[in-house]
Amino acid sequence: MASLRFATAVHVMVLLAHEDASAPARAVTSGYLAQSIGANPVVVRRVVGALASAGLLETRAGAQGGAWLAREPRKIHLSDIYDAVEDGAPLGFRETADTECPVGRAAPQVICGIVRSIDAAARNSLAKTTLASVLKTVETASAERV
Amino acid sequence: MASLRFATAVHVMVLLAHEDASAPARAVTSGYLAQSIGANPVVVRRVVGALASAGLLETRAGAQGGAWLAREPRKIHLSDIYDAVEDGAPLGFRETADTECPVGRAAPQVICGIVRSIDAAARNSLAKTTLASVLKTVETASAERV
DNA sequence: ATATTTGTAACTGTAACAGTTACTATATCA
DNA sequence: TGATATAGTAACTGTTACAGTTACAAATAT
Repeated sequence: MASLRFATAVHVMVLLAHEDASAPARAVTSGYLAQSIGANPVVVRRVVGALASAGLLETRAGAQGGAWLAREPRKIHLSDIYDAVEDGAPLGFRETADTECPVGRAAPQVICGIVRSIDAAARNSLAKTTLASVLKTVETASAERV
Repeated sequence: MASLRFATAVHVMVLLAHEDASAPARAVTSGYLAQSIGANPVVVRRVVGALASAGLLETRAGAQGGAWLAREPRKIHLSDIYDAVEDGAPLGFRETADTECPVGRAAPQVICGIVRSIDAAARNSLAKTTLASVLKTVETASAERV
């Protein structure tokens, strides 16, 4: 299975939005997040750390500590979350090939461009959706299966 | 580094197109492909096998054997190559979460949809480019650095 | 027949990553 | 001030994916 970091990060952000965690007083703990996600609290804290580094949320240690959103859900796009946890393109490419071959000489550069364009297409697609929109979708779907 | 299979597959297809490998009599060996790519012949044969299964090329064992394109380069799109070697979405998602939580109850399904939409965006982007077009780009870039 | 080539199995080494344990630093609150 | 709760993080394990490698059988041309 591929990396679960993006999936974990989206779940974290949706849950914070659902809990209206918008200030330190409404902080949600990594234990609570991990319980909802079905993951380990340390794994969640690692993802939360990446989201905090990207400025999407803030955290505080100690009793009554936890994480809360740094911006309103409608001002957060899925591309922000993707950028926060996925640092490189998911597909690889070789830096060099046989320079004696007319194709090998230029292929790496061209293939690098193709791989980057895939990543750009993915990000453009994610930039169209806000966290607020995803929250609404989740809440609607959740209500339907009560 | 992420998987090199897509990069390898594109290189294989471009090289076959460059060599005008369009029939058994013009078959290119895995050794020749591997040399240009800078990869191991067995690794190349595994990728070639996936491309053959997808109907993008054909192979023949034995002396004077190798691989050749099954269709014209202008009738092959990068999305065909992507589909041939990447069987699932590059990002993962969890099947289940805490059903007692209003968010955990619906999040997996919604996140699965998001991940699939990323893959769809990537494929739509790749569907716009043909092998013939990539070959031209490679040949132009190669000539420029002679 | 001989040489060439694919296909494939088996194995190695490496890297990414989720999970886990344990500990420190930080913060609240009684 | 002391007890408690919590983030942050290091260190380690187990799993999986994958590129590389060796070896060999099957297929094919000459």
